[in-house]
Formats: sequence, C-alpha cells, structure tokens
Amino acid sequence: MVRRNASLAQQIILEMLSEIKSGTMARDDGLLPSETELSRRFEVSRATVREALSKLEMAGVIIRRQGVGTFVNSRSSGQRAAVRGWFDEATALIDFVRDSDSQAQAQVIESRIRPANEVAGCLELEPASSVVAIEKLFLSGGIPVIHCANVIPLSLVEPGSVEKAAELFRGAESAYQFIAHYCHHRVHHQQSETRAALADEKLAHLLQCQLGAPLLRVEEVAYNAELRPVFYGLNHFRGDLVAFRQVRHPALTIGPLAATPG
Amino acid sequence: MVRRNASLAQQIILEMLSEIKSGTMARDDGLLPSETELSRRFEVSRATVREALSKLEMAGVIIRRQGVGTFVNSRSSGQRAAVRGWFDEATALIDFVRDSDSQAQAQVIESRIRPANEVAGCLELEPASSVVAIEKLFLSGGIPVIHCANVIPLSLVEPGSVEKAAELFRGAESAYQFIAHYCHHRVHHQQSETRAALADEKLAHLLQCQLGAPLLRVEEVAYNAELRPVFYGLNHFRGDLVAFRQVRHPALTIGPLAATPG
DNA sequence: AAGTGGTCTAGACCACCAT
DNA sequence: TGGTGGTCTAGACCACTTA
Repeated sequence: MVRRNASLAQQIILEMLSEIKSGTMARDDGLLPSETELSRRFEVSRATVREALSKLEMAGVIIRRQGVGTFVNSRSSGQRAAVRGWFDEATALIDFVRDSDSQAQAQVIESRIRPANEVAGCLELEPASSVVAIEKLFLSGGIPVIHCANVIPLSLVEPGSVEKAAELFRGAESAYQFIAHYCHHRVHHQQSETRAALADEKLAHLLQCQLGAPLLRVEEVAYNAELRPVFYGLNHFRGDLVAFRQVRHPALTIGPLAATPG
Repeated sequence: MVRRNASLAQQIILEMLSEIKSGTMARDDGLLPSETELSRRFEVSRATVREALSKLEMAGVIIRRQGVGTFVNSRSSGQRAAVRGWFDEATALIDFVRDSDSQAQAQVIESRIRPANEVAGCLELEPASSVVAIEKLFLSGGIPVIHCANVIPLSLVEPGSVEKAAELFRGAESAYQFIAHYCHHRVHHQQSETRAALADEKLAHLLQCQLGAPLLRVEEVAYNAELRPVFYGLNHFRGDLVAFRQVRHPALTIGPLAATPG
C-alpha cells in the first residue's frame, strides 16, 4: 500500500478508500473501526488517523458522528455522470468523469499557439503575448458531456519545448501534467467561478445539444507557489447530464455570527 | 472576542477575520504573522492555530506557502453578487448574499402546509404525509437573484407548534433556525447537487428574467446526527448575476493515483 | 543558516451517546 | 459506565524558501 513521498495520512486515505470499496473495512451497516482502532492497525498516532478521516469526510466519503462512530456515506456511492468533490480538489477533470464511468474518454479537438487576447488579464499577460491553447471534449458512454478549453502562457514552457508545445499539449494527459513536465511548475491552488450559461452554436454542436440548452460554466485560474498564474481553463458541462455533488458541513461559521437562513 | 461554547480554533477564526478585514493583522503585501507568532499571541498551541488556518484556507480567505508564510487571498475579497464557500459550509443563504451586499433582503412569497408529494422520496416520507413549505426570494440591490424553496416534514415540528408551523416558518430567519427552534434538531450535514437549468414561466416571472434564461439549480437535503432528513431545499440562482467562487487545492488525491488531466 | 509551513507523536481531557 | 469522536497541548523533526 505504501507510496514513496506520500504522507502517512495520504497513504491511509488510499488504503481506506480501497478497503471501503472492497467492503472489507466497514460493517454491514457502514460502521468503520474507531479512530483508536485505526491508529493501532496502521501503527500511527490518532492525530494522523484524524487527519486522514477529515479529508475523507470533506470529500463526502464518510460521515462522522460524535459519540457514535464513523460511517461510510452510502448516499455518496453508485452515482451517475456526477462530478464529486471537484470543487475542493483541483485535480484533473477526466479522473472525476472516470469516477462515475470508467470508460470515459477525452478527445482533443484542437491545440495550437495563439495570442493571449481575452485571457491576457486572467493570466497577467500582455494581450499580444503567446499562449498554448487546447480544446477537448470528454465523453461518457459515448456522449459528449464536457467541453474544456485550457490556456497556458508560452513563456512558462521550457525553451526546448516551445516549438512543439501545441503537439506536446495534445499528447499530455492534462494541463497539470503538461505544466509539470514541460514547464517545471506545480499547481499550488486554483480559483474557480461557477455560473449557468446557455449553449451557443459552437457548444451546441460539440456537445450535441440544442441551441440555448442549459450548461454549467466553470472558469478557473491555476497558480503556482509564487502565486503566478500558470493556466486558465473554461469548462462547460451539459446541465442535463452532469451534476456536482457536495457534502456540506456546518463547521466554519465565517462572516455571520449565527447560522440562520436557508 | 471570546464566544462561550466556541472552540479555541473557532474564536481564532473570528478574531483573524475581523483583524484581516480591519487591516490590522496583515502586512501591506498581505503577509500574516507566522504560526509560531500567532500561537504566542493567542496563547494556544501551534496545532490549534493550524486548525484555524486550515479552515480559513479552505474557505479561500488565506493562502499558505511552505517556507514562505501565510498571506491573505487578495483575489478573494471585494466581490460582486458572489456566493463564496457555500458548498462547504451548510449555513444560511442570506448570510452569503449579505457577504457581497450587506443590504440584501429576503422576501417570503408563500408558506403553507401541504402533502410531501414529489419530495417524499428525498425526505424519506410517504407522499401523503404533511410538510411545511416556504418559498422565498433573495434580493440584492433590489434585484431578485435567488429563488429558494424549503420543505420540512411536519412530523419533526414540536406538537405545540404544528398548528402555526406555516406562520412560524414565515417568521423564521432560515430553515436552520426554524429546525433548531421548533423541531429541536440541528443540521449535521447536507448533501447538495448543482446543475444548470432554464427559467420556466414561474421562475422567469419571480426572478424578473427571460423565459429560458440560464439558472444555477442547487438541490439539497439536510440530515441530523441520526442521519434522518430534516429538510429539503431547491434553490435557483440567476446565472447572469450570481457566481460560486471556490478555491481548490490539490490536497486530496482521491480515486486516481496521479493528478493528471484538465 | 535561519525561518517558514508540513508532518507526526503521545498523551490528556471533554462532550456526546449508548447501555 | 464505557466507548466514541472533538479539542488541545508540548514537543519533535522534516521540507522548503530566502538570504
């Protein structure tokens, strides 16, 4: 189970996910071993177990009940074309689509080098400076469900790869991978903005839906550790086929002093 | 600054939010005191400071950079009609609207007792059993931006309040408050599903937008500590005026072994 | 080299829930 | 009353960045 260079908590997360999936960890009613029991089994401190459980809870995988125990969240498994936890995780889209459809495919429409233009502001570039852009479609069950456009400043690409940047991007598994391999940067965090939009002619054609059909639009900018933008993404999800599922906890009472409305 | 019955971490969160807002905590470039310094100032252990900082980071308020320091997220403040962090928090909608417009108003359209019907499944009720339902509009700058429908099983309402449940719900600040006051339950967590949808005739009229305008639809079910559903909510956000803003971190690598696509 | 955040430990006490 | 998760401590070492 051990992965080099992964924290103990991360290793415990992966092991627990695996054992939850195979059904060897939880009781029939979903009850998991207690934190003390888990810390004995994994030979780590209880604090480390709690670190792992906190992330699994945030991801909606488990439910913790004080004085009772920790349970697997049965309402969270066995889903349709749902994107779960994506808002918190900043990892590749395709992985989340595969979570509900292991046969999901990514299909590159186009990749090329072009001026930054309309995304210059987001990426903190001059409008005339060059970027590598890619357009993809994600298919689930053979049906296009997500359209995705990613843009990376060409100035970030290592000198030896600038010439073939478009081609390399086309071959990369994701923007994350391209940035790691050919720009020697890592994504530190992303800021995203989610809205509703209507399918225009181009998107309707690509996503095989009607003109004016409802779409979820997620715009995102990724930053490296120096807080410099490393990529821009514009994603459109078919509103009738895709849903974002989240588990929300009344933990942080940020801003207002009392939890009130609804 | 102290609030009774609040954890030290929670108190630190509120204090830091206040000091960040007033500008007395961060340096001009946004750098906050180190964790060690904060633990001295608040007279708590570093672990407790980190607990608070983790939640502020998740909420997108601060950015932590290993080896450098902790900074306020300047891109996160000074927003429009944005809903920030709502996916993680499970608190009242109105508070989040007020976050970007302190003049925001809630306006009750209707509240009544009716059969569960179409929401019976979500609430684990018989279709014929009674529920208290409320419909609200949230206005920002005088413009309706969110339509919200909440449903609570009448069986949860304390016997003495059943008769006037509709009226009491109308007077309550939120579904959370109604449930706490008149049902003696607390929300343990919520499951939500976000999609894109089009405005039908009714919603177009209420939200003062065109028929077929894009809307964000968030459907949610809240559960108490015993994992019994306590309320159902169906919220529609005007796609042109409201956006969900999130900060995503590549922390949890759940499911896939490598962070890959985009 | 010095300072930062990231990880981890061993132990303590509390609030809550079951019995 | 015993077991659970929730909170908190004091200390240690590591990885990373900056100077």
